[in-house]
Amino acid sequence: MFESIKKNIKQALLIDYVDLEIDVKSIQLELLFDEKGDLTTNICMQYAKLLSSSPKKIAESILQNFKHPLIKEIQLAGPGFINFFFNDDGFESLLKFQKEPNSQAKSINIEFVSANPTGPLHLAHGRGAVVGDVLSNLYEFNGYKVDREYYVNNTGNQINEFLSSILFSISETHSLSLPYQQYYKGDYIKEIANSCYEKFKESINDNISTDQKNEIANFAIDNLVNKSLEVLKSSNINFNSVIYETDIMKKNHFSKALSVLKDKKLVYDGKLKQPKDYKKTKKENNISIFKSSNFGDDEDRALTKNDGTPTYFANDIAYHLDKVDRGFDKLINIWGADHLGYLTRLKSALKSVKDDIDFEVVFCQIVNLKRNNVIQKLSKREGTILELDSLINEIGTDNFRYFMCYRKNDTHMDLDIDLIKKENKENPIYYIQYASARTFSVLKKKNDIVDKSLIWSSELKILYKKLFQWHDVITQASNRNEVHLIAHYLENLASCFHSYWSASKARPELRFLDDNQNISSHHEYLLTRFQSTLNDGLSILGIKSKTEM
RNA sequence: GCACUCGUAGCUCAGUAGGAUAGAGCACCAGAUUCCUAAUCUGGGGGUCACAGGUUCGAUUCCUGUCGAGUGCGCCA
Repeated sequence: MFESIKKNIKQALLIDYVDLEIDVKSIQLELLFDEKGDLTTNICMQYAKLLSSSPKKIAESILQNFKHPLIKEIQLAGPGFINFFFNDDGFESLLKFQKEPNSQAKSINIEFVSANPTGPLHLAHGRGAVVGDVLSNLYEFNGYKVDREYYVNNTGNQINEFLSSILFSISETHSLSLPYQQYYKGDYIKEIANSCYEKFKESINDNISTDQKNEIANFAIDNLVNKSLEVLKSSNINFNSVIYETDIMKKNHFSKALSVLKDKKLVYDGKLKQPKDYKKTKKENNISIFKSSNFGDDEDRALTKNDGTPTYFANDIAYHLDKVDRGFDKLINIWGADHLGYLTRLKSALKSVKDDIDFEVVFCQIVNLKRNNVIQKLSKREGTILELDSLINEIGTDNFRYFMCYRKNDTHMDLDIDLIKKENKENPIYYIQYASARTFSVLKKKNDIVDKSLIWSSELKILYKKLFQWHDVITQASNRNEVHLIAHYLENLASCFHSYWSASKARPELRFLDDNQNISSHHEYLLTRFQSTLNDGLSILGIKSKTEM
């Protein structure tokens, strides 16, 4: 419909400007939601320079020559905008528009949460979890085949320290005086330590074999990972695959990647300046270094450690190449703000190995918790860490999901616990669900469907235009990986509906049901269309729409 | 110090591939309701879009600088 209007704009222009070369796609035609009109284009201002003419003169030409069966009036406005007004057919055709099914089903891997398996999930993970899940829903809605992935970094020092902390706890509880240090604290360590002791008490002594240690560590890691997955599952966040770093390492992707990078002269053997707090092996071995400074990184980055083992960076390259091997067309990672500086190095390394890789990262900024109007600084040291589990229990799944994705993902956010818990009109979810409930109420009470034409009040026009906008919203949300657009649209859509509803208080002829509780076929279609749009939007957010309050 | 993200109403935040009078919710003020659920609606006050330059028909949006906030800056993961 927009296309045919654009085509007619072009034709109108060509009458006075015969030589003008103009691509229909370049014509911007946007919906208006106020009394200025229904559609607008700025084409006259765009082409003023090229045609060496004033916008208003060009506009006059269009005004004179433009015709379209769905447009009843066009006006010149402001500095050179052309505004269009729909006729009744024009408005009705807005809801005839149907989304075309996506024929080329692409596959996409979305990796999110991927928390270190050394502690329970907390607030910061919550935002990434919801954004990742909602983004997955969105891509699925758009016809993609989505794989939701959770990655477990079960190697490295952190695991040694984790295990040491568990053994320390066991030693303390059972007065065994084993030689282990405490790195991680907290009740969860004690709990895991107890489970480990129950299972492995036979072999826990002064001299635990390496194999036994690995077994204990793996048991403890699985314990934590499963607990985290359970917490997420309780909010309907589920994963298709859980991938362990150790399994990826076995596949040898890294050595292949290394040789590609070496061929491209992007890797050299050498030394980097000694890192801070460098107390471990002081060997002066050369290490493999990736020239990430070629790609705008601050400095080159180590791929191997002094003892020859791969760094986290190296394993991460391998992990992402494994995703490519598994045949995904597109990769998206959800990362916390603490990884901002890490993107350049990983992306440039991946592009260097495989230049056609479609790899994007969505960053989730810090979430502050606000209680009693005071922002609480959450820190492990202060003991003010809030486990995700208890947050969700406190505010409920729907609130958790909604409030974690109604702000743009890459800006800081204050989560006002007191406001969320109010569960009244200040809470947007209730506002949206109330609109849904109203539609169900009408359809439940209706008697017969009658043939009666619509009265095009300004509120109804806006509601039609808003419903039409849904397709643009999901397109833009997935193009930009911004899920908050959906939440905002739903609030907006609900608001348009409530306005129309209330307008009928003053004008009873606008009501859905007449005196005999009959409904017009147009109204019935409008209501079901509204319901399905609301329902689509809410299910992308992972929230159930209500049929009654 | 360097890099990235950001600075919009009293508060929490949208918006900006450069466009008309910069929006919403909350708070505040004034109204609406025999009615399909008042968990709603309508109207009002409230802004130097941090500041200063630049680019042009036009800048909150792009560029540069300044100030302020946050995050990151390991051969940790």
